[in-house]
Amino acid sequence: MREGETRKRLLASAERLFAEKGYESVSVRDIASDAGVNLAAINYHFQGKSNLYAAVLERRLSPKREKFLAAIEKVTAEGSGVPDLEELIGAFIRIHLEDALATPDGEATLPLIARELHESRVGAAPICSVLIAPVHTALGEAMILARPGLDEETARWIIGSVIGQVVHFVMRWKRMRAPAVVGREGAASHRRMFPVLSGSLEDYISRTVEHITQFTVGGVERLILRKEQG
Amino acid sequence: MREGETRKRLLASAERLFAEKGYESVSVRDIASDAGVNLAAINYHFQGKSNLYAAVLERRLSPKREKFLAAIEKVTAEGSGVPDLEELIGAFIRIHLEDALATPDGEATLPLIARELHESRVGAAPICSVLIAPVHTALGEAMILARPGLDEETARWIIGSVIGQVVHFVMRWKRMRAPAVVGREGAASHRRMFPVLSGSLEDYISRTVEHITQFTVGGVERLILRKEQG
DNA sequence: AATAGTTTGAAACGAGCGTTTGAATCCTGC
DNA sequence: GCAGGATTCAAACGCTCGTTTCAAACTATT
Repeated sequence: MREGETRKRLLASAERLFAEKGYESVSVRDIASDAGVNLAAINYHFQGKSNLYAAVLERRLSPKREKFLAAIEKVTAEGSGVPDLEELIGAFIRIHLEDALATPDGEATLPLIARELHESRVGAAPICSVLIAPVHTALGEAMILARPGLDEETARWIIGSVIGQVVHFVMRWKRMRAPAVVGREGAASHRRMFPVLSGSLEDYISRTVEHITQFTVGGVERLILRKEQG
Repeated sequence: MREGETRKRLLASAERLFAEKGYESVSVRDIASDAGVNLAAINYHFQGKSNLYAAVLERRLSPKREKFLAAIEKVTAEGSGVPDLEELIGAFIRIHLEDALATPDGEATLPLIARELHESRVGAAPICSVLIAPVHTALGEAMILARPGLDEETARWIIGSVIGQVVHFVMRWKRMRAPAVVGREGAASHRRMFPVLSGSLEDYISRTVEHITQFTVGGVERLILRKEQG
């Protein structure tokens, strides 16, 4: 096998399986057999399951952060230092959705992060310090440039609202498209309630980006208005 | 031990542990020892771990649904058939947060549901049919009564946005207050970014309800405006 | 108090887990 | 082409998992 091939295949299989089923539900045997490598390779290359998990996670954090920071800077530059709020939020949301749903390399990252922040496991700390803190700080500052009526704390609340929506709509798509372990009828009823889930991924992404963006801009405007009126 | 006592203690312990650590991370021995009952009692009373889990979940679904439906009806009745949008959304969000954070009996339910909908396990189907579908339908209809400019599909998107925010802010509090398995420094940096997390639960709930409500009303107004303008 | 039915107890079962071992194999530099 | 470190392999280790077993203890009825 080629140089580093085993390592790469382990990372890829582990990433996919961990994202689909969660850390505890995936055994090292599952990963090794999915990757087509020997069981002992995991401990040889990563010194254990938990280190493999950490490696899977950390590999994606910095690139993801750079994507966001670049986009925020770009929108700010386009507006000559005063970003357009709708474009700013739209770009942030679009990167999230495309990265989470349409980018092979990033597809597993958001589920992993969401799980990591909902349970308390190793990995939450690097996620916060490497990815969330820098990106949210930059986005908050850009939002205040776009709407000087905003203060730092309100900006953080708003970002929380955006993230919550993004995670919700990303996971909704993934759940609907996942090879259902059980409960097909749940998926069917869900599809009935949400027809766009039956369409193409591109449609879903653009409709979702549009919805969250407009919803968020509306929310921001109202929060500013209420602040100004006391 | 009193009649039905063992059963009750198992349900209570299992609910708490499953919500904290997830299904796979909790062993039947953990549950039995936490409940102070014999290991075999789980299989005697519930015929296995998975049935215990299902019982834990289903016990909470109907009461939770009734709470929501009653609140929606109450707001609608107060407005003589035309609910006030802000009150409607505020009530929906407040029930969610109080139930998830301040009600001993319901505290574990939202984490369980959130996990259930993010992974695909048994239990997603009853959650959808017993809880989500009826409540969301009723809420959507009430929202359209409050704002006739809304259509059914837009209402569903909006409800998705609300749920996403609610789950995000509930889990954020729980994560911060949880006995951290690991990564205290992650919590510390999070607290620095989000000072309200250091305050009292009551403060957090009312601030969060206020934020999500105003944010959502702003979002709804903007979506209606854009629809009317084409 | 005796009995039948229900519930609890301690111990064990087989299966699967993460990890370790040590020999076999591959690859690189001489 | 051979020596030596890097990698892969099959097998096994010790442990924990969910579940089963069956005798002991309890409860309610007669």
